[in-house]
Amino acid sequence: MRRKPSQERSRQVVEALIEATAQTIAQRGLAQTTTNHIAARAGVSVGSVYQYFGNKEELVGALLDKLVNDLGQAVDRGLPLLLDADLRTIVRGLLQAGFAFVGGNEKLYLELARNWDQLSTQRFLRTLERHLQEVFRLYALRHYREMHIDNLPVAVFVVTNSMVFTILQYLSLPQAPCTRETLMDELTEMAAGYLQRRAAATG
Amino acid sequence: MRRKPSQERSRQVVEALIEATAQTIAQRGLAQTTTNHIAARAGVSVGSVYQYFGNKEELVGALLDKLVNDLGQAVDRGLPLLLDADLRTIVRGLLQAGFAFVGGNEKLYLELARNWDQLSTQRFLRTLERHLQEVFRLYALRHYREMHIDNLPVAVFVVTNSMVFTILQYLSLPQAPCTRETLMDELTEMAAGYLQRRAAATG
DNA sequence: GCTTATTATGAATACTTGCTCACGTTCTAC
DNA sequence: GTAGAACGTGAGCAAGTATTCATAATAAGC
Repeated sequence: MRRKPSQERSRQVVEALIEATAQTIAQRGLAQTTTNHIAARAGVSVGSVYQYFGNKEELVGALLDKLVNDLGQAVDRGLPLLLDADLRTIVRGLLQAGFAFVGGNEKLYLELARNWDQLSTQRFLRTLERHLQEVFRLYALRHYREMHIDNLPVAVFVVTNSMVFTILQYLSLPQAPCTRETLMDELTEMAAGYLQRRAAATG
Repeated sequence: MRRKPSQERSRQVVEALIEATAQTIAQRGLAQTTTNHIAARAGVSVGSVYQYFGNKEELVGALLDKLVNDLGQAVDRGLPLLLDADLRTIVRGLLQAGFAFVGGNEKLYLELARNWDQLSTQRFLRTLERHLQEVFRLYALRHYREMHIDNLPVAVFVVTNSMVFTILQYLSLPQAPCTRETLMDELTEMAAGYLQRRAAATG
């Protein structure tokens, strides 16, 4: 951030810019999102963008920061409710929560996912992986005193990426090959079965 | 293709352009690949690009066509060798084949994957899914007379996307969280376990 | 009210890139 | 050999876009 806003009005401009970035990306796609579009939608002039952000990338980065933060909060809120259940229920619950999280801004997330190679998007996945590792570590501790999933980071890496990208593919398909429920059933079957066996094999 | 090449030299130009497209994308990334770069690398002038391709997209499309074709051939060649084995071996073999296929042009495939939303890239996945559906249909027929995997298209959709994108993520990670062998072990465990169970449940 | 710091403006700049077209070259058919 | 078709060239055009900067408006401090 190039200049730190000190007055209230400028703080509102910064907020409006980030919000406008989200809306513009959702509506026009990242590639078609120009600084002029963002400024127009935020109701300010282009110059103001460069008062607070060194360049377009920093602006998108700020949006990403906000979303990563939202994600962390969402996981932390839903987490305690799940830990008493069995693995299948947990996985199902996480998938449900995932759909719910994306639900409000489907277009935005889809569009960001289309650019998953840009470094900032990766923070999203890493954050998710960290949180899920914690979930399964707690699960293992709570359910079987001595159980642990061997090489948990790798297991979580595999499951997380499989779930996330399969869902994204599903969402971007022009016509769905199955209902959302069916997809979640199948993903639950695959992920829970895998984790269960991975735990049983070593615990 | 705007003009159909009738002489040998023009056919060579078309081939050189497609090859140059692949190399340029691998080296500079799709976004940074310009028609001028491609023409320069192919040793012709920009104008020649537009003799044979209506626009940049058509040129990339032609490259995709070639790669989809390669993929189909690779699967068909490796297929007969696998069908006698058990599910785990088949899945492991397919993963191995997948890595081998990508192996030569890792950068190119990674870069194309980074743009998986563009329609042409999707043909890749659909083709792969079609072939894999065939594999598992044959497997079911051969091993258990009456076995079938319920809702095979969805199962294959889930497995294919999970494998492909997890591998791509793995390949684009700055530092790998595990060896390639470990990753394949885990993916095999997840996919084969899932398919086995799905078959057992209905067969 | 006056001064200074902060914030807002948007036309102009600088740069990139897909694509064209008028012209030159090579091939083919007769 | 020569006419006409196919092919190749590359400077330049058109369109778009990130970024700057001189200027103006607004707020804060006194």
